[in-house]
Amino acid sequence: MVETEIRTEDDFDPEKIFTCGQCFRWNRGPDGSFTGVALGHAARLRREGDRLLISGTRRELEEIWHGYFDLDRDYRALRRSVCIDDYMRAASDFGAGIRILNQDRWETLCSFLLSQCNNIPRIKKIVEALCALYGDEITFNGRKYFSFPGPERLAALEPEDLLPIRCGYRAPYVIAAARAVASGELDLDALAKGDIQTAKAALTALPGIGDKVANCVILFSLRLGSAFPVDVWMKKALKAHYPEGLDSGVFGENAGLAQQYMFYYQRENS
DNA sequence: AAACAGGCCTAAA
DNA sequence: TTTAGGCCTGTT
Repeated sequence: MVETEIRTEDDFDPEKIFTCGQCFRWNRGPDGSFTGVALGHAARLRREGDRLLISGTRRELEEIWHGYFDLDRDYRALRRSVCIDDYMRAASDFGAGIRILNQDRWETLCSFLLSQCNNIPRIKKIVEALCALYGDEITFNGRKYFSFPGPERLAALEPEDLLPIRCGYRAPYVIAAARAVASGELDLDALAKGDIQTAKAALTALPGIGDKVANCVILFSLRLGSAFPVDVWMKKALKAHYPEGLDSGVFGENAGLAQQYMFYYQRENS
């Protein structure tokens, strides 16, 4: 298999990137590598000594994965910038290597819509079932993978068409969101150019999208860095370390990254 | 068996 | 403005 080295001196830990809660489609293989599908492409990422190798040509790295892995930003510097106290220093040291992926907007919206009130194994299972049922087949390394189905594809369906993926009451939410995006009523690309308040208002106007899911979409796909998703893990972390409350504004444009460090630190240590 | 899971929605204070 | 209960489903 053709592989290309990802040359970087910066923070880049595949394990942390894929398990810090931002994505659902990368899986660890028996050899420790990660294989997944994103942006319509399948890939494998692995370490070899101190080198980082991704399947595919240099061109594919430049055109697809460079942006996806956010390689133009200096995470070591960003990491230092969120060290506002001893706790955040510990959390960010522990999470060193995390990067915020540049994910497909529709996939992110749909995935986090499915994530509500679910555990991670089941979220992943549902997402894979959705892709296998309505995505396009991709052959990679002798195996079949599936792209994430676009909004147009799902917009043409009815909630009952999602019965096989066993996502329960979330099915109508997915279909409604697909229709909103496919029709242009919800323009995710346009929202990415605006501010958080505008994006949050537009997203939460859809059924099944509340503050938490909206924040995840805003941070992980619209890439508005000051978004600060608070889920049950974050509530525990905030309660334990900032009993008087914490204004995420202290992190400025890097609040979202600070959140990732806190979330990962909390979840991996309890 | 009953409770819970990486929320959201509605009804009711 | 905050709080309780229900919601599909799978797992413990």
